[in-house]
Amino acid sequence: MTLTELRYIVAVSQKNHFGKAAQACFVSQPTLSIAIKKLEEELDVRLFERSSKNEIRITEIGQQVINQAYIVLQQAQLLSEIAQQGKDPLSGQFKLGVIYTIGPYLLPSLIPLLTKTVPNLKLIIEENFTATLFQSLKQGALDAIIISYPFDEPGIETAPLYEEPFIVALPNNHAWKDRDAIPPEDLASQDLMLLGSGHCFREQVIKACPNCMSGNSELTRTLEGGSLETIRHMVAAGTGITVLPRTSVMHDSKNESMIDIKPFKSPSPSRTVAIAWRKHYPRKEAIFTIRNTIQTCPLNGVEIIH
Amino acid sequence: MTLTELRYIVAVSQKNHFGKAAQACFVSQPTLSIAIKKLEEELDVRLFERSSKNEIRITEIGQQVINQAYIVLQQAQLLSEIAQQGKDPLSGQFKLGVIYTIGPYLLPSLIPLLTKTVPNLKLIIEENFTATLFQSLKQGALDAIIISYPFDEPGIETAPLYEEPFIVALPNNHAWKDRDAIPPEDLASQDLMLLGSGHCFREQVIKACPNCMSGNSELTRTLEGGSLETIRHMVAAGTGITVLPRTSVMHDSKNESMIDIKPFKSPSPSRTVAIAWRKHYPRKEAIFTIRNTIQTCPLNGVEIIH
DNA sequence: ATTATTTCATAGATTTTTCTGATTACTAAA
DNA sequence: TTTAGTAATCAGAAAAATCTATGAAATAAT
Repeated sequence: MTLTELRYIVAVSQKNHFGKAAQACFVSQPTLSIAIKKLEEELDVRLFERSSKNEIRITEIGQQVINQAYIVLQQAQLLSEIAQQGKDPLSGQFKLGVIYTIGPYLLPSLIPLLTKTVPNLKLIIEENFTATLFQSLKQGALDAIIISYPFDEPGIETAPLYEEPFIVALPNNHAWKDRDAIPPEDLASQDLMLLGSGHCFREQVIKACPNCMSGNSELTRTLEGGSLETIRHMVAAGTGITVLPRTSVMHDSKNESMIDIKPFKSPSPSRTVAIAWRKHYPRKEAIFTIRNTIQTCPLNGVEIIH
Repeated sequence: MTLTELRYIVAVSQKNHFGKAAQACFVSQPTLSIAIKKLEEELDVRLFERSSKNEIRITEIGQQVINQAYIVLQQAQLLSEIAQQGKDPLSGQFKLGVIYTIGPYLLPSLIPLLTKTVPNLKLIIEENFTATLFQSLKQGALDAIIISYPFDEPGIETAPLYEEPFIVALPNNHAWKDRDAIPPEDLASQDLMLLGSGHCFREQVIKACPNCMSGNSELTRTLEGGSLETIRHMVAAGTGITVLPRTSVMHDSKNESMIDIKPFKSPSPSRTVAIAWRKHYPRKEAIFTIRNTIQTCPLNGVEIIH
């Protein structure tokens, strides 16, 4: 059975004439005759009662088969339409993963922008650790993830988004309150609070600030289940200082008066925020659109990487 | 788009593996790969995300297309099943036409027999004149008709059923009540009542009985809209005599005491009752089954023609 | 009766499609 | 780096679909 054959019998049922049906199907009459004969043989059923001169007659069973052929062709047509409709890579669901130390600061400005520029893209967001996001990405549960370099995995491609400097957050009564810029190595003398070990930001800070974890017991300074917001509140409470990514701090934050923000001494330690996707992911256009949109987000003090 | 291609993408979605899917479809891997590629090009949509080594991933739009492919294939399967189910020529509707002078006497015994021997055949009966039945048969509104010879039309085939003698019906106080057999030519002297001109039986009687219409005005003896039953009642009332086909009279009719039945003198005039169908009608088996069944009906005084 | 016409079936040639086996390109793992 | 596994590609063979031309059957016209 072939869709073509079904088209032929439907045409004959409409035209009541083999020749005209063949014309309507843009084939020669023998082609159509043979195709129908083949279908009749396959089904072992006579669909048409041929009588030369006079018009074709459809058998009772033939009518039933033709009715069903209509349904099959209709559903096939629907398949084409579904494909056509979903062809736009900027439509349908898009599952985006973002690491914990980026999501809360990027997404509030990104999501409204995306819903404006690509309204057909139904964004689904997941926040998690880099490792978890990567697994989901690899398995296809996510379409793209926003993470921080270094990130080099087989089968995964990445593109940088922006370079984000780190800053130091101090209680506003801290001894450094009048300093302009902090050299990273000075942190070694301080009570530095950091996120738990699942967060890549923790490792990046440790790498950037020599011996910063050398003073007190590491456990007391690590907030295993916490978030940057928790740490920020603890800084405000005077428990210690911390290092934050630049985008986590509003530029003109007057309401954060309990905390002083100090830049690192140049060259400031920083992280490269990037977007990653599977090498063979078919909707690359969606990725690039999201990347461009992110790069137009109003983010504080970051350097866009084109 | 091809049903085969749809089968291929469904197989790949089930096996998550081109090679295994190809095996399941009993084709080589390149065959399947190329077919899917062709479909993807036709739909202009990427259905699968290929990454060698690791498993195949179905794109979002691909999943929608595959779901629809399931539906198309299911409906195609249903088409096969419909054809399979309706394959039996002894099932489905069968529209049988019968002329007025046969139907009332044949059908009461035929229909129960047919429902017993071919229970799947849904019989639909129409009684009418020969000319009307023939038109319906030619147009396909009827599958077969039961008529009386002569009947020779292009594109129509016939088979005789039985030879039915004519008989004379007299009021039981008629002068001929003690005669054994009536020569046809004797009817010329009588008040003979006949059916209207649409009935072939009328012409057959006129042809068989020379000058039978010569006596009174023809109009007075012709019952234009009537039936054999009407005439029979008029015979009983003494209005005149008539000629009837043998099967219209019960063999042992004691309740017809108002009427005497006399055979014609041998060779009795008679009519050949036959069944007719379109030459190219595809369910000939049904025709022959009906013919055989008719020939086993308990009909009075007819001679079966094999 | 004969001829012409209409209509579907058939035959042979041709083109197109499909299929296969071998090979290649690519990836990931050992 | 090598090895193994996977899908894509290629070339040639097989199968199919299609076309043109012709044939057969049944009317309709002459």
